[in-house]
Amino acid sequence: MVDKKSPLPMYYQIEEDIKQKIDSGLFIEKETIPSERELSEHYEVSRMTVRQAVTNLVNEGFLYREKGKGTFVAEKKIEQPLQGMTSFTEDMKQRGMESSSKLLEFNIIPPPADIKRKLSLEDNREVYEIHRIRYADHQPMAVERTFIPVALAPGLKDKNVYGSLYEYIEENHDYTIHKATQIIEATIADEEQAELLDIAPAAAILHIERTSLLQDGTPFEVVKSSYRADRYKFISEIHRS
Amino acid sequence: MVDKKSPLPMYYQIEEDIKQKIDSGLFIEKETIPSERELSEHYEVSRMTVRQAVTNLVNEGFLYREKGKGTFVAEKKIEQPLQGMTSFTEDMKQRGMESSSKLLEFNIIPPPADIKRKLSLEDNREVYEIHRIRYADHQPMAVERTFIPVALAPGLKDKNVYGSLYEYIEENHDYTIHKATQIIEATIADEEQAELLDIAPAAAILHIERTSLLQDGTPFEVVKSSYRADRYKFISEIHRS
DNA sequence: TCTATCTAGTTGTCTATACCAGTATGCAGG
DNA sequence: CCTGCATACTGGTATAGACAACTAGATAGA
Repeated sequence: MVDKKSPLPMYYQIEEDIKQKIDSGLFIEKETIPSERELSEHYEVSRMTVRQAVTNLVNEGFLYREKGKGTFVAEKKIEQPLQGMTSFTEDMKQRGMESSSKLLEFNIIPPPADIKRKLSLEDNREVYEIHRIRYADHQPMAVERTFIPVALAPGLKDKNVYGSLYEYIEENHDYTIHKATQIIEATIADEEQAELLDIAPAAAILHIERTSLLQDGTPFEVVKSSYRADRYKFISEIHRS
Repeated sequence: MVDKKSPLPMYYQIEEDIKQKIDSGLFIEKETIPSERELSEHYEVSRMTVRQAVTNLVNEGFLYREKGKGTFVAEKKIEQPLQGMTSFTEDMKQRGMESSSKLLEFNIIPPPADIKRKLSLEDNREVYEIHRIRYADHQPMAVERTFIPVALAPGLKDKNVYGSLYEYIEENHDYTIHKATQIIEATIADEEQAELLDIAPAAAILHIERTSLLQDGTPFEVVKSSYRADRYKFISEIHRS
């Protein structure tokens, strides 16, 4: 239930309560939930507060509204989307696989031109270049090159990059990655990739280039990943505004 | 500016006005916009109404808030995302290319097992199968197979599918596609695909399978597309909640 | 029986206000 | 000089109420 004395905001508690009622089958797919007025009586809050909770759940796709009719429970998502996922480690965890890494290179270099542009770097600013093989359940899944401005993560050492780079960064700096743009394309494995990923030359590769931005829009990193196409599919969800 | 007598809601007009001020450089990247209290005086509406406008712009990524400090203009997106885009026609338009199609097959068939499952179909329900080559600037870009339940678009004829299928559907039924899940993978062209797309056999193919849902969660269509990897890159944007 | 209207219920928009919590700045006292 | 507190800002949460727009079902009249 909800607790007026909790430090958590009421609208948040109501969101969680409604989500729980959906999960438990108390609120049923395609059927209306109680009206906003009824909910506001039930939770003993104003209608505007209930509306804030319901609006958030609508934006997250759990509910949908129809004017004059009511608010309905949306159908379950078929394939769950990657809700804000940005790291290999998290991704593999969601897929139920164990992730690990092998570090191939760890350098501090002047950025190549495309990286310099994508990270909006001034002249003379260097970047870390981290080249790794990523494993899922101990089999090669991808080769990855990560570029991060040295200025944004000073003191990063090669020993920090064996596990999740994100965990390290989020623990040691209070950055939060807010959004990322990904460009996805299909290519054919070159000899180096085939060797590192243990696949045939000319096998299919899913190439993903991700540019991550902090909340204020500062580019934080560029990651170029080459996934084995026989092991990896990218799942994405689109919402019409 | 904004107009109190307009039939459009005030919060929407304020959103548009703020977006326009960002575009015109009146509000500058990484700098604060006027506080909510100032905006409410300026637009002569209550602070809650301004908040509704600002909240929407924050959710869409134009602004970000910092408690105690203010509301800031987010940096421009580097690569624009595909904001709710779901159709080949719209996609090509955004990329500045002219789209066209060639119909290969138009059938009404009992659905294959995977389509039946993905469209949540009862037994004995048939689907349209529409097989097309999609061209961008008169060069082959993709081959596409679309599956739509006959019950959801009765009367669809082969002559309707030369242009944008979405436009036809939205004009003739009041469906709106609300969201879609896409599974993206890399493959190697088989002989048929190579022939249709005018590429070498064993060239890279970007395969995208999209399942589109209506607002109440009813699956509306499954589209299986095979894009020429030398011409097409998929762009996606992730937001951390 | 059919049709038009009424009515009660829903979400959509908006107001005016209040207090809380975090941030920055300036000023007083050491 | 600088430390710490007061203060005046910011956005965050919440209230209670009002009217508009839309829907569905009941009701009355032809």
